[in-house]
Amino acid sequence: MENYHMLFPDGSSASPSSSSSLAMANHQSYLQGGDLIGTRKVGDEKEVSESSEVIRVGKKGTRKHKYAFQTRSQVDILDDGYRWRKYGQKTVKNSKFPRSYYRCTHKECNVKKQVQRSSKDDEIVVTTYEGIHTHPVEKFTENFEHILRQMQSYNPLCSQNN
DNA sequence: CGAATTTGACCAGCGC
DNA sequence: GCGCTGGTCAAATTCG
Repeated sequence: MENYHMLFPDGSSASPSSSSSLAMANHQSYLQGGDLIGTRKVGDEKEVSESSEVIRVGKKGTRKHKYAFQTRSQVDILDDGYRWRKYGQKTVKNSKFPRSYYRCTHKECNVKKQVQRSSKDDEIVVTTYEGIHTHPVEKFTENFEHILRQMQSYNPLCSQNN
């Protein structure tokens, strides 16, 4: 019955040709308490647009914290330091591009992630995180580090309210 | 050889 | 109640 809306707009530049390894140069994350974020430009001519997207989980007691990252990148997969295993891919009707479903490969970590490209701007990649990682990061991504800690700061949010 | 990806099938929720 | 859309699973395949 709760609507969790969290956007993490950040600009990022990644290598156009990277399958396994992703490259992240600049990342600007702006987390507002489920309200609004502003446009931010990174020092690499990368800019992100403000996006107010309400993620509503209209379920009975089913509240899930989702964290949407809107990233301007050429690659779909953003290396956040965690290992992800793709478990599905669907073509959403609203998007010309398919949406990929990833899951954390950790033993006890059941964090899910969705990666979807914008139909308007094919360079915009929307990465939606679901859940909080319960294990340390394998790889330290300084650009994503502060983003993740902000996500964890919102962790107790899912414990309150019913 | 093991782990991760791919792709279709299956299922659940919502709308009509 | 049926159909559509979206999400997950699972088996086969490929990569490392």
